[in-house]
Amino acid sequence: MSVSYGQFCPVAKASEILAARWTPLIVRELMEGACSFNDIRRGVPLISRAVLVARLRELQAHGIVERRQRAGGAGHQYGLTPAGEALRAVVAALAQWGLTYTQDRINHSDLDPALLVWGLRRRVDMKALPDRRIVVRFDFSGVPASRTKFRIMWLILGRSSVDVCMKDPGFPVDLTLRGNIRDYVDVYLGQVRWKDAAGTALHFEGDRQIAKALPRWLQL
Amino acid sequence: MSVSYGQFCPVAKASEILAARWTPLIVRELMEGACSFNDIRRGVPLISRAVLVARLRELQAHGIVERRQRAGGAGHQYGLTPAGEALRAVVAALAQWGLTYTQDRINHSDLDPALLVWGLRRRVDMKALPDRRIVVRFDFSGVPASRTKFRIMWLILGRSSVDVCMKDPGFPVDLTLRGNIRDYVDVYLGQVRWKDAAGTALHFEGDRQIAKALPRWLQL
DNA sequence: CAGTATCCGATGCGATACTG
DNA sequence: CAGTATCGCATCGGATACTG
Repeated sequence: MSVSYGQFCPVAKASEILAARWTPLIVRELMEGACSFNDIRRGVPLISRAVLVARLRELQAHGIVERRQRAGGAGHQYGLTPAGEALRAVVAALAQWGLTYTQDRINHSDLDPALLVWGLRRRVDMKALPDRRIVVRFDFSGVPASRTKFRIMWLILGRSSVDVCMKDPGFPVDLTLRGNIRDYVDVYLGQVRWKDAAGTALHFEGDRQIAKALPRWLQL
Repeated sequence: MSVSYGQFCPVAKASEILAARWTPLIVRELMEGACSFNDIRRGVPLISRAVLVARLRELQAHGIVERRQRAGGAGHQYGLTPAGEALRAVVAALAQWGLTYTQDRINHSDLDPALLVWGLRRRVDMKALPDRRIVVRFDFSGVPASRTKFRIMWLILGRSSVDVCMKDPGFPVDLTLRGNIRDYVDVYLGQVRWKDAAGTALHFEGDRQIAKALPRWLQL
């Protein structure tokens, strides 16, 4: 990268940094709480290691990201500087626009179940959860071929933590959700109401009480 | 271009379109009122024709820009669709952030006098102008070598129109402004107040009444 | 885990020339 | 004026392998 537009205009100067492949997604991940190298990669799975390193260095050089030695000795910790935090307004504007105008441009290959379930995980309202562990199993159809290994996933809602599993964690499943991933994405993005899709596009098997409570827990 | 991040996230989908080299600047120009191919090039002088065509086609394909046959027969007219207009929020956020956090990253080579004077032109408050034509001549120092042909420029403030000239228009000059272009840019961007720089960094020769009224006319 | 190093292919893009 | 066409280089970035 390291592009110059030869303009003093603030839009141009900001774009020199931000209008680069992958960069907005990395910033988004840091805003969503990712703080390690692999946290970021989890949220941006298709980026290569080398490019992620390069982008993080650029963002550091521009005073948006800072890297600290992690206390435990191993690895580093990434975080946003005040200038990076100030980008929330930009990312929010981008998200708002994207939500309104890019819905019909979601390709089949964009429907990554892992990103969906990790997104759901972020939304969990811990305070709304009951006092016992709840295990939700997702079984998606319509998953792109490159992501079939995430066709089935588990969301473990615990009192102290919420975990996502790609392999059967062994706990008894309270509720299994089935349906086309596109329909789940539509609900996740707020384009379709949970109650309008539940029972038709989205199918549940298991505890009906939990099925009823789920949209509250996931703040859908 | 035509990149996919493989994510349904609205930030990702918006970035697929907007986080491309030159694209935010083209959108900015359209927002600032540019409507012909060369209007846009004037505001983004370093872009090549071929790339500008390519970007405009991409923006059309994404429903942000529309191209119409111009009435007069010759050429086309570019404009923003409603989806393009909705990008004002994104560009404004970018500008606001850039103004706050990229000031110290303005390079010498970013100080293009033509962009500065065209920017001033846009700001002119036509209603505040007096009833006669005013000719202001700019004579900048510190201009990057590649832009020396714009070292001296004229701004013609007329009742019905405001024009920028690169060559002496022949009219008698009411006021000549001299000084380092960087200082003028600082005032233009609002980082330094006109009244704090006037007389020190910025020098005036000519009608003192006009010098006094100028910041009002240019809304500085 | 969190990178680094190397390679090579794709393509983005600038330069130049041409056109209705 | 508003592009189109072609070319060739530079660099971006993906794949793979290696490392403390």
